[in-house]
Amino acid sequence: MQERVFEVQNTNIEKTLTCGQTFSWHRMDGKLFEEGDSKFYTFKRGKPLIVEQSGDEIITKSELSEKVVKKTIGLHRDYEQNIKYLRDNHEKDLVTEKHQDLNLVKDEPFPCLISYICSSQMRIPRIKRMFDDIATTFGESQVVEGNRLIRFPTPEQLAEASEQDLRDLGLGYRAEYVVQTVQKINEEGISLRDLESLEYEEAKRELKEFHGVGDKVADCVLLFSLDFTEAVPLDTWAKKVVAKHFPELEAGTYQKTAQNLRENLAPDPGIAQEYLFHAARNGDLET
DNA sequence: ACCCAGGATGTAA
DNA sequence: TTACATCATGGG
Repeated sequence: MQERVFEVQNTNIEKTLTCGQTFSWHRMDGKLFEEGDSKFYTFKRGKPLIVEQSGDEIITKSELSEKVVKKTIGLHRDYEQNIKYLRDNHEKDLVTEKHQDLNLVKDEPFPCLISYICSSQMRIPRIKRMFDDIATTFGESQVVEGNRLIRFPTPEQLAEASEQDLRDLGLGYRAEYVVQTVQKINEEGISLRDLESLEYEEAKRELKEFHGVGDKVADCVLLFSLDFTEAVPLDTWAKKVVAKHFPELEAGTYQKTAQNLRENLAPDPGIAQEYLFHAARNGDLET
């Protein structure tokens, strides 16, 4: 595997990968949300990607192109313009100071979709546990550098899972959503990656065709795996933040409020929403 | 026992 | 269009 070193500023890889935006990453030696190895891995296009940070250096190992590696961990984006916009237009200094080291990830669309279908009415650590259990049970693990790395199943592999299998993993009523979504992908030969070439509204409409995917889940998949930084997932935290800090953008419905945020929050509304979400969750922003 | 979680769906008004 | 009950499960 090829090793690369990237010089970065205002980037915290551990925080970026453990903050709850992605469930597709793992610590090399254990569980993501527990203290442990500072090496992280995921699989992209079937290939392992290993990432480690040492101060202002990020060391990556993979057989992927440099462009793909950078996009996967969000090194290619202009965060500064969003931070500046929040500071200048919304006076959110505290948020931008404490959370400007957060990057936006770009996950594989399929694992991302399934994880966010599982996310409804769930706490983040439990979503991660479901993700890992699905990966362990139905995916093909791979030994890399002496570590057995778990890998989320492909749509074909996950087709082996029955609704009862998934209920046994604790998915509850979401098991049916996952089974039907996997069926639809396989039967219609859908490539989720192709949604990236569509306009935001159209890509979102396509995603909502999947059972168990509504406005919020669709926006998460668009933001965290398909490069749509205009997607603004309105979850319980974001709604509280809007009510408290952006009441003038609150419009009653998801559609209208999200539209207001897209037009007024920042150049990349999805990135700004990430800052606000994590500030609120960490108690750095009143709710 | 009770409440809630990075919500979505089906049904009724 | 909008309002509301329902959907599993585990952790506080």
